[in-house]
Amino acid sequence: MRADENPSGAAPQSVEDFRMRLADLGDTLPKRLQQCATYVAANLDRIAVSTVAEMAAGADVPPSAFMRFCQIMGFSGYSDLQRLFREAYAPGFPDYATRLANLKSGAGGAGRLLAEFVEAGRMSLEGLAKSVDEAALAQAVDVLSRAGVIHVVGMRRAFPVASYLAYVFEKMTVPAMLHEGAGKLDQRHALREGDAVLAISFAPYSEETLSLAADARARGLAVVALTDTLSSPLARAADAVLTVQEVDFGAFRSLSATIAMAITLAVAVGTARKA
Amino acid sequence: MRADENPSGAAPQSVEDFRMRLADLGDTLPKRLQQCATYVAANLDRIAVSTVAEMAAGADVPPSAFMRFCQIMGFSGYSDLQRLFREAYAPGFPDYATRLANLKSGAGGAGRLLAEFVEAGRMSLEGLAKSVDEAALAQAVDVLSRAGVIHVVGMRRAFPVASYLAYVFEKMTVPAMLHEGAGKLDQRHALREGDAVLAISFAPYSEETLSLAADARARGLAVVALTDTLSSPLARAADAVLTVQEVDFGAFRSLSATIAMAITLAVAVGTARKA
DNA sequence: TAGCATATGGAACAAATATTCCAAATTCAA
DNA sequence: TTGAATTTGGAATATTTGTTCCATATGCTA
Repeated sequence: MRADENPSGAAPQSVEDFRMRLADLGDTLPKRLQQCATYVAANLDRIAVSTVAEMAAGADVPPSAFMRFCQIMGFSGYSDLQRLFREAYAPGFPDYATRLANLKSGAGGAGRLLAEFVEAGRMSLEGLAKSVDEAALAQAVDVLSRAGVIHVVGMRRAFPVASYLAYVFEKMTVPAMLHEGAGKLDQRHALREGDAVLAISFAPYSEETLSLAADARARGLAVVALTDTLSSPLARAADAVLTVQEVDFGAFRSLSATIAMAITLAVAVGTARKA
Repeated sequence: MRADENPSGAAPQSVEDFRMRLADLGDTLPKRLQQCATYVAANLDRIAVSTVAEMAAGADVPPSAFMRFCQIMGFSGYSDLQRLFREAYAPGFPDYATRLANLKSGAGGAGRLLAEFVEAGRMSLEGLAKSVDEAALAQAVDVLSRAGVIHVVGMRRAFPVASYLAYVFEKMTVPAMLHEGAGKLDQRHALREGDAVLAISFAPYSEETLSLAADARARGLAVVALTDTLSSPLARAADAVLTVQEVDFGAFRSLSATIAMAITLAVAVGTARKA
């Protein structure tokens, strides 16, 4: 799309119009303008109080690209766009704390649940940042970056984490294999000399994961454990033990902290292997 | 009162401080400054989005009088005062992009990486709490709790989320089926009248997910989308669209907010179906 | 009312911000 | 690969906005 071409005439007259136009534009935009669109869609409430430079920085584009975006959207420039949002600004969008309080006190239902899970997630992340054992983390990274193939295993609640790790490893071109319990088809013959196992398990620990870790250990492979406590049965078979505590809400445990640990591990290993 | 005299030292640090200072000043102010105080008290919410000129016009005083008012209140000028209100409104804003740039140059091992991913996760959760569309969430819960079997589909980065949903649904005894792209074995014959599809996809959207959603839609099944923007191609085929933005760190995106949304959805649906 | 202190308005200046423009990079098609 | 068309980034410029300063006005006290 050429920058001097205004796809559908006049500028949006309301925030609603604006959102529709944004949706219409969809994915027809070149890269930088797409970044603007995405960032703006996620931060509509900041337009009224930010400068072009700030918005551009947020979208990670130069200011001039953001200006082009404004024009594509049908405005004469950023000031013009901003006027729309300043006029519409009824201090409607409250800040995080207020919003959370509203959600919690609200008539219940899903919004309330969400507030609780968000809060639990934040607390888990905070706890992780405070309690991380950096030595163990460094050791885990070291072990995994020397390995041939990394075998990732996790069942039940740990399976999403395992599959996420497999995905990130793949993106970073680290040789990795996801072991699924599916069909109880044992994939452990794929373990070779020099490989490593990254095992993820939380109480109640799944038998398959424990046995794969123990097996690998017995055959002299390195094992890294991602688990809930140092006294976990998984810890016994491991060369490096990473622990993550999730704050639970009701009977449910989310995965915020575990996922954060997982991506850290994957990125650190990926980086180390390239060096 | 002399204009160069600052009645009680430092500038207010919060909107609450500000109001108290305003009240303290009471009616000890000269006429023009009193006008400012009155107008400001009645229009606190406009400060963030107005220029001095506009505020001054509102208070019916010249801009210079308004500037004096700002200084009497303990600020260095209008910009200083305005910053208080802009920050109160969008806390923690300044500014992730800048920090990222700093980080890239700085050293630091895995511990540092972890801190960044934790921070990104926290910001994502905050963003979710602020931007959640409660109506869409309620609708999604409604649709899914009426469905026969819930078909969960997600590839690549969305796959961990899909598998997590399948796990939680199972724990709550909600009939659900996880569609894996694996082996390209098409499982869509499992879709039956009265079922619903819960599709998860982020840019770049995976073809399989889109086509399954479109297919289900064409056959009259309900579709709920969990995606990154309202303009996502997935949104077009859906009866309810939930959007979640993850703050990225470098080239990497975690899943904190997405997982929080997923567990909320699963628990809300599970609860609704039991009622 | 004279003399002084304070308040006021506006014009001049400074700083921040928006906007344009164009050379260089990139992408796409032949 | 070459050339045409588009996209991109940044430097130059224009505009808006914030801030200071001071001559004048106002109100108070003696």
